Amino acid sequence: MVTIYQIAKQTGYSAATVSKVLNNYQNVSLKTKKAILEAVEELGYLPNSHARSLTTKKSWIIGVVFDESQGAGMNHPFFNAVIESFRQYVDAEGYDLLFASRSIRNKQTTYLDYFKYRGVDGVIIVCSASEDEQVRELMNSSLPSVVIDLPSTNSSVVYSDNIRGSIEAVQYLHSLGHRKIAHISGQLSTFAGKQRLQGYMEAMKSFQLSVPEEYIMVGSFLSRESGHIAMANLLNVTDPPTAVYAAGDNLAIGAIHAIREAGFEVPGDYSVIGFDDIEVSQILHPSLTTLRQQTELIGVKSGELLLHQIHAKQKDVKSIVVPVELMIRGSCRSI
Amino acid sequence: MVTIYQIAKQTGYSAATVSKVLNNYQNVSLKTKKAILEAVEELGYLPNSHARSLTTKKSWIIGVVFDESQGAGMNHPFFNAVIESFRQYVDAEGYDLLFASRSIRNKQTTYLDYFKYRGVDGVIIVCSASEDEQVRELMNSSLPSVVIDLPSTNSSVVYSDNIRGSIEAVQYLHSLGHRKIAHISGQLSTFAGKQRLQGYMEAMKSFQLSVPEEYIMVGSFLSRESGHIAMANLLNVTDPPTAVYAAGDNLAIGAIHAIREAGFEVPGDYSVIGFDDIEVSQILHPSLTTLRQQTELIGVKSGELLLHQIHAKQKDVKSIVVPVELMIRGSCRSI
DNA sequence: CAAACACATGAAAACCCTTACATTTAATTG
DNA sequence: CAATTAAATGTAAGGGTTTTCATGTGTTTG
Repeated sequence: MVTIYQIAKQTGYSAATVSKVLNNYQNVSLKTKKAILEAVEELGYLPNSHARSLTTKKSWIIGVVFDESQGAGMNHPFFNAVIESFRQYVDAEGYDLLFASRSIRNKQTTYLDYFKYRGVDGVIIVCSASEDEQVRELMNSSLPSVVIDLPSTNSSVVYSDNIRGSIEAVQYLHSLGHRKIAHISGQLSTFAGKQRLQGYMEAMKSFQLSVPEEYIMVGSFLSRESGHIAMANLLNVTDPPTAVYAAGDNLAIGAIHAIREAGFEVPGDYSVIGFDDIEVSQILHPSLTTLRQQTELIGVKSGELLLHQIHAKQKDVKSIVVPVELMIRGSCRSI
Repeated sequence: MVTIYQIAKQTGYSAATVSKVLNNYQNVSLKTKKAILEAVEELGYLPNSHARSLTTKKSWIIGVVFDESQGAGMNHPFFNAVIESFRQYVDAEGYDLLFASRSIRNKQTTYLDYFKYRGVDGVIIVCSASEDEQVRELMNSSLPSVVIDLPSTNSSVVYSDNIRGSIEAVQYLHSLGHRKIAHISGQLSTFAGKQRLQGYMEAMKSFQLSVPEEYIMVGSFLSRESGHIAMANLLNVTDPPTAVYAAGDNLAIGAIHAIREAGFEVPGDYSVIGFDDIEVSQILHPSLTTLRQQTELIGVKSGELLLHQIHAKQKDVKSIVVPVELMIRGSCRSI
């Protein structure tokens, strides 16, 4: 491995001067700069990030926590899209992404310890299970952080305007003439799940629509199966709804299956609206009317929030709420 | 930051001894071990990975190259599933994943230089564009590597048995009575695209079925749109096929759309078979008959191949071909 | 009981880089 | 031309760890 000293030796300058050239210090003559750069080229010198980070205490690495409690890891479509957008943003600024394990050299640790060990400059948490103690510890630490889809007063956060989205969903169904509108929620252990339910309740109330207890079914975001089950139940209540607002596209898709299975049609017999706008939503038959989460924007905003903290060398606790967009497609019909 | 020296000071031992305790050396008495471990606990000591890697030349980091030429980044469903499985495997062995940028401190570099700079222990390349000069350079380097879906005699590789899969696809359609079978290929710049086309040709030949030139349409794996266009063309040839083997599920989905758009039905009028078994394939109507790539197995095998090289401290060039599975669903019908 | 040994510990160098400060050299000023 | 200032370069310490080798202590052996 060729080091700064070999460059120094070859050119006759000191290691310090070489370092200065490499780091674009101003007080170095053009002549020496040229000579050193030539030697760098000739010997194929590359800096060593470990040595660099050791002295500078800056790693140019951002840690990533993916929620694994839901078992999706990198396959989670929403978080995935967000993280890709985030990656592109921070990459342009020179930062790389390190995916956390919870072990140091095979020894179990916490996220926080792990990231301290790795010396990351900040972390992004894409994780929907708010009760995770380790995640909370991370958010509360002094490490710059940004969290997707979780509320916190101890960390910067970015999330979609779930409540507004729910209201728009109900409003839209209402505008189509629906009055009996049920809700299939996401896990109520998640922030998004709770907020979307809350928005639904508010909207129903504002229209003075009644919400029979059995109109609210609890599902699980990633599971089409739970949407299926929820809808099957909804079809069996004494006074079934004419429209269903599902808190996630997967739930909506499951619901549509259940409706079909029962011999009904979407949107003929039941209107269904989702949330997320995952990729498949457009290609389904009928295509899914849904509330689009602006994953790209969420990623970029998260990047801004995090890099700002890193550059200011100070943790910050802003929050950004990103608007959602109603995507009108084929799964709802006026009554 | 609490260091090894503070532990040393607190306990009265030397830094060397502390280090030995931390690294489970045998020649250290139980008494001192206990004392040191207590101090570690008390002071909340954490090792510093940069310092450690600097001396040991081992980072416990695996670099990841995602093919960005296709613009999907982390959203690519196939690669994504593979990398998640890979991550789980190597995580269990104590390795973390670093996603590469192509810049060092904002200066443009090659992948290889970047990874050398970061001092990664090995790399995994999930990338389908075989012409990328930088990727080639990386594969040919002495850095342990494993590549998904690319052939190479200079790197370990793992890929699905594309040829066999194509043959099974054609065989299956043949067994249903189809004789006029077209192919919508992936990019022929990709290994998978080429192989699947080759397998199709071989199979057609073995059944002594003719392949009119216009039965082969070139598409692009990630693009449903190109499947759509390809199929639209196929519908307009003088003697249209009765079945289509698409080299990717997205292509198949696009094709199905085109068929519907033209007023026909799947599988009623045309049978369509895909490749990949991406998540949506099951939930489409009709559900898509396809060749399943065993993403999880591919990830695990890649992990094995790479870690073996890392542990042996020697680059190795094995290849593993993972079988595919025919998933019979609803998009094909006998004639 | 001296000699040989095993065992536990420590001193110090090495890993590669950055940076505050000192020093030298060149340029400017009165 | 001496004196002051600015610019260029070098010295050396420091960052946190590992590891080789030496040293010291206690144990076994002949």
